[in-house]
Amino acid sequence: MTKFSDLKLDPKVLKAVAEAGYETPTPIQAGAIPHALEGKDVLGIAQTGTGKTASFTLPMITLLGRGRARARMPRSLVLCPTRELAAQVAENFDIYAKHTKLTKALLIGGVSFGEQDKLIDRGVDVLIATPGRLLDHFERGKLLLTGVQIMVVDEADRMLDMGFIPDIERIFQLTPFTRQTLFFSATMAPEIERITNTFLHAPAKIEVARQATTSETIEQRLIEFTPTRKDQTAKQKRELLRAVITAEGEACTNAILFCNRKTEVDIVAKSLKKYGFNASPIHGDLDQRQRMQTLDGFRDGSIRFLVASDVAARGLDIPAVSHVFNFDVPSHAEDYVHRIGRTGRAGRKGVAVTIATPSDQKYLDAIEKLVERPLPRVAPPEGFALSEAAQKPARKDDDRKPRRGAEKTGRKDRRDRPVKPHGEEAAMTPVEVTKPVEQAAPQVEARDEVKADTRPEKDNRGRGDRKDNRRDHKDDRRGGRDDRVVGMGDHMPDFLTRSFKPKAEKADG
DNA sequence: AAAAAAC
Repeated sequence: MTKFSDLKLDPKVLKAVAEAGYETPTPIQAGAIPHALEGKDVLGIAQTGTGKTASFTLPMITLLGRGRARARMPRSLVLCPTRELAAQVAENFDIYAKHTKLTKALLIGGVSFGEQDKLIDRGVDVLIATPGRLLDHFERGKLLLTGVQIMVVDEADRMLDMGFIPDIERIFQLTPFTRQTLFFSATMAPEIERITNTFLHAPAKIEVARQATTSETIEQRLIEFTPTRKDQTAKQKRELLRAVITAEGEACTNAILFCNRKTEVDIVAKSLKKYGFNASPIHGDLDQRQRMQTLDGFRDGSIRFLVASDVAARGLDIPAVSHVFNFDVPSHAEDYVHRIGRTGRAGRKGVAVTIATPSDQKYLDAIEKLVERPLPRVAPPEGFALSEAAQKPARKDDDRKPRRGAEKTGRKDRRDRPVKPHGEEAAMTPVEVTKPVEQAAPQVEARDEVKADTRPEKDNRGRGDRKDNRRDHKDDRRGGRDDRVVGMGDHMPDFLTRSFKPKAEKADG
């Protein structure tokens, strides 16, 4: 069997690979690396979890090993669909390039331009970016792509889903015709096929077997649940969810809980926290600093439950998740496969529990068709019964009427927001714990008045809301162009300050 | 009925 040492990688890369504890390349790595090292274009058809990232980072580092970057002209470019994926690729470079002098910059949205500009100006070997922010830099004239020798497109099918293909085409056209292209996609949709025909030259095609969709290591379960009141579906599902998690007990070391909507992610996370579960939300409306913090916390175990939108369904490298819970049935069957694929990795056993209501039937059918087997039905945990409170609307009388003054202030009606915890000790008895919500309801208004002014930012993420709360802070938008960075500290995630530290100084010497 | 990504 091929070993990494059999591949003609730079000894410095091999050293880093060995130090990271790897000996044997995965099929996509063994297939792609030799072609990439020969300078050929590569078309890799592979899912996440197949070792795709290293299959392009290792040869890139090797190929770039000689030569030096010039100001504003990166020598290579990696495009990723989401910020987290880009950050993850960047971390990979840190690991495998640690014995080299290569420099890199991570260009993603949600963080300030300043630091990114500085790195680009200095000259970087590797640019890792999401398409939007990359083009933004380009349009501001800060970046030239004419020096790109190697371009990587990661998760192209997802780029397609997200409408990035025009951006990708444009970026292709900004790079030299002579560049080497490494292109990865999980599927070959017609549009992807067209792109590869247009921009790849005689690529070596490496296809690795689709991960068994229902991997042997994932135990799938379906809990069919009929809410007693349609308007209380979400609330009742949350109660069921708590019962399911509790029933798993110690076996559930950590878990990702998927919801279909960002608002639902927030609600479920808050609700779980309220009941004493160590949970944090992650979705695209949270600011980048928070997204990274949450992900780091989840990786290092300080967060046990990650409540997520599909931003976390694919690609993110989150090792050793014991459970995946689908609070909502995903409306795209493929997402189901991606979601449950977050568990049962690397030979470990995993459990994926999906909660379905009758209205999910259509999606369920599609999922079972895709995975080519029925999902095993299981009963709700023994002894589970909906508390009375969960069957009643949150408030009785004026429940559907807008709150007084809500329209005038333009604020969203927040009555349905979960209320802060009132004593964790209630957490074990559903009937009891739901009471505080009702009791607390009258206080909500008062609390909201305070919150509206003191909450730092963000929370009010109604998109249609024309008022920009952050106007309050007009003074910390830097007044002039002086080079002091003011008020940016909050927006600088840790990972951006990590780079090839010892070498960065010498690079422009 | 959605999520993601640029300000």
